[in-house]
Amino acid sequence: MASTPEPNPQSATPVIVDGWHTASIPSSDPSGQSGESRLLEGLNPQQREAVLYRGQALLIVAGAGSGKTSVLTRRIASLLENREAWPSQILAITFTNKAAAEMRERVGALVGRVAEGMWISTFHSACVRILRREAENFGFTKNFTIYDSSDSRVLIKRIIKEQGADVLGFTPANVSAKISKLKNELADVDSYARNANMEDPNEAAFVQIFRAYTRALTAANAFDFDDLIGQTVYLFRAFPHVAATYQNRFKHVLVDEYQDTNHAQYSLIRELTRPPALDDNALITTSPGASLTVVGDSDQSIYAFRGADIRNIVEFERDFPGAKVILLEQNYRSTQNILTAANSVIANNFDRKDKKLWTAVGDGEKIVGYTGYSGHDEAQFVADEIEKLHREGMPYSSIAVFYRTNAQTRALEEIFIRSALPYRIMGGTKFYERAEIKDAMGYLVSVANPQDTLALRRILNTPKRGIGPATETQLFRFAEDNNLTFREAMREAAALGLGPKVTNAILSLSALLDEGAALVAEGKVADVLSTLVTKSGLIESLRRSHDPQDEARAENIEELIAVAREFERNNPDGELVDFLTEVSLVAAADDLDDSSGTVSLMTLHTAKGLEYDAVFLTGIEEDLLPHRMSASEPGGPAEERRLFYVGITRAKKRLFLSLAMTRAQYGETAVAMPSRYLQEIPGELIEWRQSPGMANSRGGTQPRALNANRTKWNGTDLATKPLTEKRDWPNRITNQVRDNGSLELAAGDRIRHSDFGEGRVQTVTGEGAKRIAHVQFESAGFKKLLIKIAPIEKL
DNA sequence: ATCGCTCGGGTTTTT
DNA sequence: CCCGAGCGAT
Repeated sequence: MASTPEPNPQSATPVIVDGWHTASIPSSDPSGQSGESRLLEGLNPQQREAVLYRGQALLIVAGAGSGKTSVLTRRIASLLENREAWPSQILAITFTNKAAAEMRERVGALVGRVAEGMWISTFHSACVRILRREAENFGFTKNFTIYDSSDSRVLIKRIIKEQGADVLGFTPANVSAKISKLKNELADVDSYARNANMEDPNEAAFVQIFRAYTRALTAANAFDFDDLIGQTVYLFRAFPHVAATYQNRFKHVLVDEYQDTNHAQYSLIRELTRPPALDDNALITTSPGASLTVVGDSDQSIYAFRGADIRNIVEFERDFPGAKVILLEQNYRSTQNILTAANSVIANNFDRKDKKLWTAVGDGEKIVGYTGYSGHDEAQFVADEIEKLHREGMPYSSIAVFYRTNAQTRALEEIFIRSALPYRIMGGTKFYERAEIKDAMGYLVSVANPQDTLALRRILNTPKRGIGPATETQLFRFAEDNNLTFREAMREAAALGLGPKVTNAILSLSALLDEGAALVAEGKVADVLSTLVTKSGLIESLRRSHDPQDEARAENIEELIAVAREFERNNPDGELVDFLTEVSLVAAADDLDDSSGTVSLMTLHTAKGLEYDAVFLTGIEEDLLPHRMSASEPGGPAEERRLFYVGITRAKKRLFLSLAMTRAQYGETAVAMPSRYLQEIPGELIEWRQSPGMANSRGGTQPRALNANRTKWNGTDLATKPLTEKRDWPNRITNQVRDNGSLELAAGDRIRHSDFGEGRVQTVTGEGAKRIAHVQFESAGFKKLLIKIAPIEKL
């Protein structure tokens, strides 16, 4: 059914009408024709169709790099320009906040400021927005807290301990994984308990834990990540009039990365696109429900572990009868060599619709392969090649290094620092996950949501104020016995008969939180935060500490205050809860800044949706890719292959595949085998600088860094060594903190480097701790070294 | 209540 | 290897 081009008159608020005048539509052309041809400019026939098709359901199968973002943004622009929808009637769901920001910007570039009225956000952000507005319908308040996975785990840990379930083998990790999985399937305690075999003591115990966890969340006025989606679905189903508000509002729902939606997200989309019910009998409807556009590629589904259900996209046509399907196969990103490699790899996944990416840009350069002796050797190769690319004119910001596990960053980082290579790690140990940041946030959360016992207990004795576990338990009991919240119990601390010192500590913390709450009314988030971390002594205690790391922690808190100020600037009307939401929902890829001028390091998962001129895929080894943990899981190896595919297809011009013969893990060194996926790439596409075979045999060419060390283990063939023996690698990075701060180097000096051997300094650049020596080594070639920490000595 | 020591276990990926 | 839990000393 084709939708009729009629803007809903009720939605025409003056603000939006104003917006229309600023849009770049020729006012003499109400049909929008000339605007339309502009929107279709440069698109291929399939892309055009995807922009123009009108109907209830559209699936755009978009291969990697096929220009889906262009299609999506132009489709939205076309809806707006033809006045088929007001901005407020459009809901676009993206995978990350960064993607949302980019889409908003690109739609804005096409149609002007009207774009601001649209909802373009992630599933989680959209649900928070709805929940904040509607929370009061079902026992929450609008200032609820969002628990991240570590918050959930702390809570679950406490519950397991209280119930003595640890002896049954329950751990916070496995319980929270199981609960998350259930919530992604929209199960709750009751529905789970109905089907559970309660004879089984393990099952019964789990149900108890799940129930206690659910109660604790409700009591704390908190949602965990999975609840954000699940509870929104529940809200819509339980309160049809609430659902109707949104069903009436959104006429067009667009979902990106549809292959990675889980059942809860799928259900949310179903609810949103359902025709609104006029009454509770749901018999009479006023409109056909929102039209749905989904974009995805089942070959890029990499989140099954998080409940993503590939069937959502595979069975789209069955779910939405009459749905239109459009395939985008032409790739505008990569060279043909890269695409052929990607196609060959993914073809090994059976049970998929065949899809072949092609490009008109030509073969391009060959893929480069390298096998290092160790993870550090591999990292050195990556660093050297990046330097080479950079000297040839490629900016650091268009280069990225991907890896399967976060643990792999360590070796890369050490080498990059030594090589004075500017880099940024996306995700990993995230800023907001640092203990001191969580502590500081704990104060803010305690002020925003006084019901949040978890936050209160976190800050109760941080910094140390003499309130130990015994006192904490007493307070907790007192609250339970008198039917008070933990926060209220703190105010009544005098009634507990504790020592004067402890009582005083509790009361003054309580008073500080009240002071913070009073400040919130003035709307200055950063001031509230700054007051709390100062008057609580949190910052002071870190500054006074003897631990040298604590100084950095104090600076991190200062940084958080700066983030809050930045938030105030960007959101003049932003409230405390908005700041808390923003902090809770940042994704690994969100803080990506293309203008940073640095190389980006990230996991393969984080890399999805991004593109770079040059891409390094590291650790292409068995047990890493495919990861050991995935090998036994059904569908595991196929998903790992898709992950490899995603990595390959991020590259525009150059692709480097590297692996190591041995890899350090947990301090042990283990032998690594080349990944099975490597063989799936046609051999002629890869130019091996040092192949797995060469690295094993003696006397093969030994390029770069290895020459320098070779003498030290000359004659010991790696293959003859017992595999399990622990050995010191000559180019292993020692953990000791080196400080060459006082070393003076000048052009012409000769130096010796522990890995690269002897060389001559050509120039020295930079100042103080950042002085960099540019050195020509006799056998290892040219290198840049950070003088302060490089393992070098002057000769 | 707090500090410092030892021991054991552990991350595959993330909103 | 690195972190947290658990324990004994202050």
